[in-house]
Amino acid sequence: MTIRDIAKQCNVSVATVSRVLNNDPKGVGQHTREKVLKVIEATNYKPNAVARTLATKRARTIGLILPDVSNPFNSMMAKGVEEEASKYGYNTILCDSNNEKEKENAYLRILSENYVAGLIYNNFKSTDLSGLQDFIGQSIPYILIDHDIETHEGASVIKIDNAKAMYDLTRFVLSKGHKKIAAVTGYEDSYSSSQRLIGFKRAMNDVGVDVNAELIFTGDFRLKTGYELCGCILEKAKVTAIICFNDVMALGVLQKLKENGLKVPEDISVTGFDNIEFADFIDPPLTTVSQPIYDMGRRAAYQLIQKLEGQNKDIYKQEFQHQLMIRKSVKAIG
Amino acid sequence: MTIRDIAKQCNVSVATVSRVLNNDPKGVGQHTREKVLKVIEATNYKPNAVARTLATKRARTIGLILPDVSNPFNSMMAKGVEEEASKYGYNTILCDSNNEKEKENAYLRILSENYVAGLIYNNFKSTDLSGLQDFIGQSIPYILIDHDIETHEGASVIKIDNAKAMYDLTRFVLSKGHKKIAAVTGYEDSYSSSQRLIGFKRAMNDVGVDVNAELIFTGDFRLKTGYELCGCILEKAKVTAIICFNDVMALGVLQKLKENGLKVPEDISVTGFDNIEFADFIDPPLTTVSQPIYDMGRRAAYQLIQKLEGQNKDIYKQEFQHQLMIRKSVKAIG
DNA sequence: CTGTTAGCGCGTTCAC
DNA sequence: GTGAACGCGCTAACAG
Repeated sequence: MTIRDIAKQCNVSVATVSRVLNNDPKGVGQHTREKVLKVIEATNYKPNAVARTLATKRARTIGLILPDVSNPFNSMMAKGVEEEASKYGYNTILCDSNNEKEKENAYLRILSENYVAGLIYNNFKSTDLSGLQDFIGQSIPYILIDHDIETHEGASVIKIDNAKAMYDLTRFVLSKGHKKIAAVTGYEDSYSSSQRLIGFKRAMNDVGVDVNAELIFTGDFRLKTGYELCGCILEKAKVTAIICFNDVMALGVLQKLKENGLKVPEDISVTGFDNIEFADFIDPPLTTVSQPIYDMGRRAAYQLIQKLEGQNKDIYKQEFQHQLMIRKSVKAIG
Repeated sequence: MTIRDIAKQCNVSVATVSRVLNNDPKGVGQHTREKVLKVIEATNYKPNAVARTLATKRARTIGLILPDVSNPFNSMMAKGVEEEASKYGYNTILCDSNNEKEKENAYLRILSENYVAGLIYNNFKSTDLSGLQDFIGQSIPYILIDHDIETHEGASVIKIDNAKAMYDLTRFVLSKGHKKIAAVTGYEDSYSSSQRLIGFKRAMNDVGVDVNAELIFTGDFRLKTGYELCGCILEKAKVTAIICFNDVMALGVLQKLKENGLKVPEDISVTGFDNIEFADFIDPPLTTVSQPIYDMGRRAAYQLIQKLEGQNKDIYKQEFQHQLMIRKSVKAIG
């Protein structure tokens, strides 16, 4: 069943069918339109997506690049993007870069070859967006998650105020009397991580606690690394609190602590970041910062589609609100 | 940069270029082939995926249908599929059916329209595969996750022995002296859930404990439902253990229990199923059954690609091994 | 308002 | 061994 079959059945040309298919307002008479529509309905005809893509050089597909779907933060975001996109008839092709620049670039290329309409991009390793140049060149709209608004002036960005969020969290920990605090960060060149680090330091400074560079451990947002870094921390210094730059690493830290017979928060306090769905269920319930990640995903998709469909091509920048989630992993001390 | 450009630069026809591109063994001279290859290399030319798909009616893409990516069981599986597929140059398009038959069918159609090469399919609602008929009709290979090997004779299936796994788990709980046990299942017409139910009942029977139909609560594998059903359980009967048919529902149960001031496992024992990454971190560490889900995802992708690329088109059935994970959510009683 | 026709980029007969 | 030409299904000028 092709456009030609429909045309034949209606005694019109393929062009006409194409016009009603694409809701071309001008150029189709009321009567003809209805006739064609009826046949389309009756035959349950659907235009071939691939042929259409080849002709228009634009697919009804948006690409979603993520560093790791198995991280709940990411999968929840994927869910948001997918749900919103499908509402508007867009498919989303999920690309798990596994946090590797090469794989990411490979995907970028594939997406571009497949004429994706737009891109939603997130990584947690780098602020370097050189891989996106092709996209920028082809003027394919894209939206960045958790990237620097200032640096990427021309880009649309969705994020929270990471620095402020970590500032709030750190102040909370500080307010509980902690002074010897270790930080387990993400990649050094990750935007969100570096922002969180800024917030962390600022909070320390504001209450007059020295930040000891030795107590800042560079991680990568992965569970296993939280586990390993916690080992380093325990060897290196006696801290009363460990601030992890995401929940998943906090889980790793918790595990190591447990193995070493340390109790949280009695012996040591721990915090996370993201407020993944499970943060409230772990032992102890994790004090963390909530990001409205599902909504951010939906919004990203929505805004991208707005750009695609016309009206508002403006650059879109939005900072969502974070929220401090105080649970039981931090204890007040001396 | 198209195939025509390459042809021009090589002073050959597009047909020849096409042949070397597709590794057509016959019909290209050694010398010509090398010449073409060199130019392809030099220009970094990549054939257009969309045009190729239109011409061959087959895309280098596999579809992955999942009921809910935000469920760690699913996202881990997605990760496995994606990683394996990308090794072989296949993209995977992720389709979150949100557990809705309509959305699933819509996706199936989209995939088919986009000429996906193959499909990996999972749901947790139904054993009804009617939506796949089109695929079967088009003889697009597909692999089922967690479906009935006997019923779907002609289909390739990857799963664990759900009945046996739940049997083992239930026997363990029984061995701890529990007799009044509630079950929180998945959808009634879910294959994996019904299998687990069989295993559950068999274990009860084998040790001579009556299974009380009133104590079997039909759920849907979602956290919230675990939470709600736990409320029903507490109202209805005094049980000493709750066996949940997946980890996520166990989390919901745990939350409700906590809210009601009940301690696990002191006041009541709870088990899960799947052994999601977080099962070991929650409070208390969850006794559950481990499925090698990441490997299952990889294997599914691998086998699908085998079918696609030729050699072995046989039906593939594999049962992976499960493993009982005894942690701390079950207490020995009286 | 409607139809004709030329691509989109590649694969694939069928001649040479 | 190699090339010319047509077709995949649709869109987009350009005519009429």
